[in-house]
Amino acid sequence: MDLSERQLQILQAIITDYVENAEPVGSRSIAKKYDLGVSPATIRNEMSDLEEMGYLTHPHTSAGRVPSDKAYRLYVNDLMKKKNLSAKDKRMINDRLMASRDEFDRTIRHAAELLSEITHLASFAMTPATNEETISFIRLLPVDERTLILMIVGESGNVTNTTLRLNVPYTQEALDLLSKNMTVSYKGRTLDDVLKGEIIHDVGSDIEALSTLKGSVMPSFLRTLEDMLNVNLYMEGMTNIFNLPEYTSIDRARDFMELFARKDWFTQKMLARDNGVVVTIGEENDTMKDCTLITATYHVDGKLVGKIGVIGPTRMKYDEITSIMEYLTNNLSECFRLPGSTGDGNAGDKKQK
Amino acid sequence: MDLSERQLQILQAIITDYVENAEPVGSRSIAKKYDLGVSPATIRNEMSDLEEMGYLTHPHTSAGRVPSDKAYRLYVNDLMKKKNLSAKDKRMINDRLMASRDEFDRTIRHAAELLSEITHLASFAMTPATNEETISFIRLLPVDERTLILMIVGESGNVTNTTLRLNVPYTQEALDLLSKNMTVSYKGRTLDDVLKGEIIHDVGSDIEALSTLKGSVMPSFLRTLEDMLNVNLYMEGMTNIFNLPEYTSIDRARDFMELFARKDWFTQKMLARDNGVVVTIGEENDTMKDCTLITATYHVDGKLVGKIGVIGPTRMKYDEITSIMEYLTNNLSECFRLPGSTGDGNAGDKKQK
DNA sequence: ATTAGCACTCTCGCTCAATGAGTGCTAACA
DNA sequence: TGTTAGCACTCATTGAGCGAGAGTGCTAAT
Repeated sequence: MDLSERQLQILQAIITDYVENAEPVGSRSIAKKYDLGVSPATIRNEMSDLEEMGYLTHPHTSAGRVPSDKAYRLYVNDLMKKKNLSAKDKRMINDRLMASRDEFDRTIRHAAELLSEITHLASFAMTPATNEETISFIRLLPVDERTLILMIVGESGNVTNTTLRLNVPYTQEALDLLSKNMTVSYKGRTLDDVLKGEIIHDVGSDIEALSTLKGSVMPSFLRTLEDMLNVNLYMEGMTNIFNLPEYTSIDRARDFMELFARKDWFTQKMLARDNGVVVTIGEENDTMKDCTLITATYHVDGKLVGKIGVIGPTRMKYDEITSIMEYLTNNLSECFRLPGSTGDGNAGDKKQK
Repeated sequence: MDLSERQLQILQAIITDYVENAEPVGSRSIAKKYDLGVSPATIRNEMSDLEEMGYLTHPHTSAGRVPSDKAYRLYVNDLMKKKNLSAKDKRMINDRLMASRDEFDRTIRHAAELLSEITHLASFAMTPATNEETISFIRLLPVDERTLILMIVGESGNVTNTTLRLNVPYTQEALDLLSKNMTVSYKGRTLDDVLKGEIIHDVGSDIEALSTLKGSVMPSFLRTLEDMLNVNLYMEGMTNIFNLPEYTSIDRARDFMELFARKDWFTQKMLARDNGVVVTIGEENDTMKDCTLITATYHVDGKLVGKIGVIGPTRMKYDEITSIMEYLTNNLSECFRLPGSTGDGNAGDKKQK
């Protein structure tokens, strides 16, 4: 059963008002602020119907109405219009992303910062999942007679390295040979494939020295691959939520913060979400049933997919925030497009001791 | 003017009790719980004197006494005794650190985790500052005709790399030559020296190809060096403080969390602290005047110095916590001692896209 | 010097009533 | 038949008032 035009208007007014003021909204204030040409009494009747249909709730008998998750869902699907970003916000996004465009991880972190600054909510940004990343080459470099660096380079410029210390000295010859053999074996394979062991790990061991070296290197190789699969997660603006009326209770604030303390768990959750702009409201989330989560995806090199997101109470400016995220992810994807004449694909930092 | 033996006993009893229960402690409960052989009235008199001397405060007329920062300082300096860790805690520390000993950054993160789990406070751990790290060699590796990897290796096994994309193709010959030249120029120099420009950047440009390549690589080289200087900061157990009575007010909790949102600022603050176990109590801190901060240092390879720390309200178990930190840093230093026959010095992860 | 006794202070939790915002219903109206 | 005015009713919130309890500070006795 569909809602009448007037009911939609009233619902929209209630949502707008509630999102703005965070207080249950009464019939009288709707009638006054938004002139719908009807009296408070009429609005009351409609509100009563809307409540019966599940779009509104009542904190207690004599309070105004509050939109339900269902109302927000309707709003997001049908009612809201795309917003244009302010020139200031656009400029801020452009400037900040450009400033660090040649350092991948930093750009991602800036994206998270921008998101929380503009929305005044908690935000995050993740580097792309690299399951589908393919290996370009593998190189072993000498440091001293027992120490060497294992370096794995992906097709999209992704680089990981580990320092290994061996029990016995190695020869330069063995090192070069193993580098070559491993590259031949694994070039073009995805990280996932290699880790799932679908490829025979026997990279050949013609000579004695090579065989022992291989034995030392392979475990680290696999562990380093795993490490390459990890996405980096940057979170920003967690403390923004303290300014919101829904988090004045210590318990709610604690619950909220604890969500983000479990970074690994959180990362997995976010990776599992669909691509594009995705909004999940309140009960639609399996955890954080009183939050809304909005995620969006950006592309690197047209292939790898990373995510950014915003988390806040269900009461949020859906129209503005989704517009911002769309703009931001478009810009990010632009930054990370490979073939462009302007430099890109350059890279974060990875250090190790 | 020194405190009498009895005053010290009473002060200690008050601190112990307050640290345990977080409530102002009265003369009667001291007399009952700790038998000092004197009546509440006597204790009251002594407490009054202690208050006059600044060791105790009074939240209001008819409440018990609360130890002041000065009291905690006296306790830390003179009164407290080293605690032995429980066998369980020791085992936990050993196991957890050993499990990841060959992955540096993960070990550091585990240290922070352990610290917050055992103390039930907020904790952090930082990778060592690398100002004094010296360069071992520099290597440029080809990816495709315009893409290359710049790799900087430090003497202590520290590795950083960046992917560069050039506007013009390069030759393998130029690449090798530049690698060699740069290594010759910078080998043995500390990162700080190179960045401060005390070394002439002219690495020679005999041939045309080399000269243009150099022009593209040098800016990234310097930026990558800067990046190598950054320490990684891992924070754990931030939400633990929500369980403490001093943070039931949203405002205090917010202030606390905001401290840690400013990671760069926080890192600088921590780097500036002295080595060894350092305790700063309440007003002794320039920010966080109602917190106590305890930091301790571990060593890598006997040279580089990293920090771990605990942050909580001034009411904390100083004796236990300092003992735990001592034990933990000793263990960490042990893990990272270079020459040991057991593998170490192995390495974190650094990825980049 | 120590202690018992006692008046005094201040917080905390409770109840109670007033306030006010907002509803739901009924009856009048167009 | 849909809309509106009017009014009784509900319920959260606020602040005042009161009693209980914990703890001190002072005085006088030991």
